Amino acid sequence: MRYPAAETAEKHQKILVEASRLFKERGFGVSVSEIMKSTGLTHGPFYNHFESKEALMAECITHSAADALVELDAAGQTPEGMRAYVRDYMSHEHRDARAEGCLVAAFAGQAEGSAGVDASLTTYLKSVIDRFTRNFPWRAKKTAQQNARGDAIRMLASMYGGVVLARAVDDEALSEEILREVLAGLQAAEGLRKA
Amino acid sequence: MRYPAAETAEKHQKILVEASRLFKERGFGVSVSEIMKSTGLTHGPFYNHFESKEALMAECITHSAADALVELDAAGQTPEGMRAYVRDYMSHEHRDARAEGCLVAAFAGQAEGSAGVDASLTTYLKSVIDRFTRNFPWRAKKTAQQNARGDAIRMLASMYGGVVLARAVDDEALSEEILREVLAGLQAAEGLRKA
DNA sequence: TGTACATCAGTGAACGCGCGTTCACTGATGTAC
DNA sequence: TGTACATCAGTGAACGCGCGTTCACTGATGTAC
Repeated sequence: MRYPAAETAEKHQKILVEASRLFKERGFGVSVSEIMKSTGLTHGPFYNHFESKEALMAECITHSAADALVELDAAGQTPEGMRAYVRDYMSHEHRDARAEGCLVAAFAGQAEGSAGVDASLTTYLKSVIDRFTRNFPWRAKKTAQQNARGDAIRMLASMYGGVVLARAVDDEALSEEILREVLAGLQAAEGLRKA
Repeated sequence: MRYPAAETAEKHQKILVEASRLFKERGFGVSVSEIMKSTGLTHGPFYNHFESKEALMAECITHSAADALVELDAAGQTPEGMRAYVRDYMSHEHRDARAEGCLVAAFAGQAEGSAGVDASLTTYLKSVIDRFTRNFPWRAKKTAQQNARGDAIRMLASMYGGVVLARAVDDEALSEEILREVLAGLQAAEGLRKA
């Protein structure tokens, strides 16, 4: 049957939100049926909203990226905001909350080869590098500005690497140690630049 | 028909080698049939050698880990060996050679939840952390020894994170930049400790 | 040393299953007059 | 304002496909005597 136009747009959004959660939590292997089930619909109308599963994957990344950048920009308003952002990123809460967590940590190394997914992820990563380059506290220092972008890339590589290792590891003590040591390194790096 | 005993053992090894290559290159989604085809056999006898696909996955990690540790131990003989190891790790050759590359970069963030895989990966990572803690050049310095293990974890997180980001990214210039900046950071860290 | 037989890795058809995707159909909504 | 009809998102059965896994069968090898 026909449905009010407003509801249709809402459904599209709902599929996107649920798919993003499930993909981040369990990878792109999650089936279209399961995604649709979690929106309360049957799997048929999926193709009224998206051209294919792969198209949904790419759109999920764009969608998650938009949300994530809003959050990062809010944090970027103050030095303390950025420090908190990094601290939260390296927390075990973030490690355990895959579904609501970082999309790079969730998707990088998963679906390479799918052009749309790669492109969306790259665009997002560029934005994040840009924000880190501009907003990080130590940037106030003249000497640090010279390679602020290199510093940003290094920070992001270790943050991302740290969380993925902490998630992959089967040993709670080691997992916590990885998060703790990587965070300590990030904080020490800031201290170095300040000094 | 029956086959010579020596051949049987060889086949087991061959499956392991081919599966490791394919899994590292394209992920655990590669089918049992394709693995067996690349050993020159049909898919049937797979179950003469392995209990299940999941068992093969875990054994592949153990197998790759053994090879990788031999290589790392050889590099660990001299400071220059370790420096070369890190340089090679951050090279675009390593970025592009997934099939022969680092198993952590290939498997972490892929198959969590499978107990055998997680455990094998954790064991390997612990060994690598151990080698880095013991063998890295700056360890000669007294002050550095205090947190050699923390330094090792930080290095590994950024090496691993850097390579996976460089692989995920859809933009050659950015990919090279990530490898270059992370490597520069690793080399600078060593310089700092030396000074 | 020669013969008879048990072994068991490899063969390839077959299994049930869940996947992504399609489609004829439904029926309340929105539109034309 | 009331009536007639076209629209189109949702339904749910069905599609072909490839997956992991099983199994009756084959036949050269290894073993017992």
